[in-house]
Amino acid sequence: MSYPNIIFMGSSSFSLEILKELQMMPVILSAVYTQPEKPAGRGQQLFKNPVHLWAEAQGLSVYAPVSLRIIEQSAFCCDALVVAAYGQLLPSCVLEASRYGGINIHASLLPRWRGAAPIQWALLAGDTQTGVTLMQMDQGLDTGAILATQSVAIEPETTAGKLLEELATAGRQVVREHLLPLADLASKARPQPENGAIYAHKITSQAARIGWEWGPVEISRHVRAFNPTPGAWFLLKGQRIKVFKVAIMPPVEQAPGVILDMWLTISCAGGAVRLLEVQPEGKKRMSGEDFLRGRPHLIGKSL
RNA sequence: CGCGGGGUAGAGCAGAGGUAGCUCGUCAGGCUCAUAACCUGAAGGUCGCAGGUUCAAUUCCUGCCCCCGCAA
Repeated sequence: MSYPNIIFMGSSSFSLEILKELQMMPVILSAVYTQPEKPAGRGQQLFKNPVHLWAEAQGLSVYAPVSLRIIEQSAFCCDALVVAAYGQLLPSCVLEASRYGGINIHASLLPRWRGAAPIQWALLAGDTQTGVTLMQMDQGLDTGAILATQSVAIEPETTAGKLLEELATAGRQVVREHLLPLADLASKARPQPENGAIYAHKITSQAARIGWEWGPVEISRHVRAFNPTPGAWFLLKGQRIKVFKVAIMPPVEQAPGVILDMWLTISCAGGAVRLLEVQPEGKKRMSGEDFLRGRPHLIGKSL
């Protein structure tokens, strides 16, 4: 009786949780593939992603190729390729090199929110439930047959950061309970319904900008979807102010975008929101109240 | 050397080569039916660290530490 030979591919903190789970399972992790280190942060220093760092520390074989296409197909010979937020589409020749193909853990209940940013989009859309899907990979983007799912409720206060943690936990559970034995996967596979397929395209920091012409609920979702990164924001005198937490307030007779009181309550379409936690450029996070202490003249002004 | 902002009172911000200031908060007292109101008073700061220039540096110069935004 021998353990199945598995190659892992992943690059994010979500991926790392899955990798940690795999390491506790009766499998052989013969290689870890991840995105190459790249210049990041102040000073443009090279940074390795969390999967890279952890896998190295564990003494696993880590590869961070710019592209999988430049690698010999034989390198991917294994029993299964387990993929979680790797960051690159896998060429079909890579998928075909493993005995049971590619198994992906995706952070949504497919076919809803296929693609790069399922967590943010679930929050933006106001979904009350999301989850993780274990799926058989095919050539499309998150279009393969579903093997197992685990749902996670989205509470009214849930932020992207918190949801990511919860989904990682759910992801570990799904992998633990459904990945093995590999030989049984084929019988579990059920094709995704085409009905309800939506793509969750990448989020840019531009998209994280708040519009005061939106309703309070919409603004609240927006802030939670981009907390902690990249951070919802608005412009004040040319300076970017990030917003990490808001509370919905009763409607007021005011045009949208006016600072109403000393607690940084701002009018918006059909209501108002109080900015409970903000961060100006070059400053630490602070309460809306603290923010206004140094700028009392702003009360009553329009943004 | 990717670009940039910053470290001054509990908080947020000014400031200028020579008594360190503003708003808020805090504490004490007063007024008020009431307060996120108002009045009076008080406490609270080695101006990030180390050098240098100077009669004099928190301010100018240099180095360092720390925090943060963009971009990727």
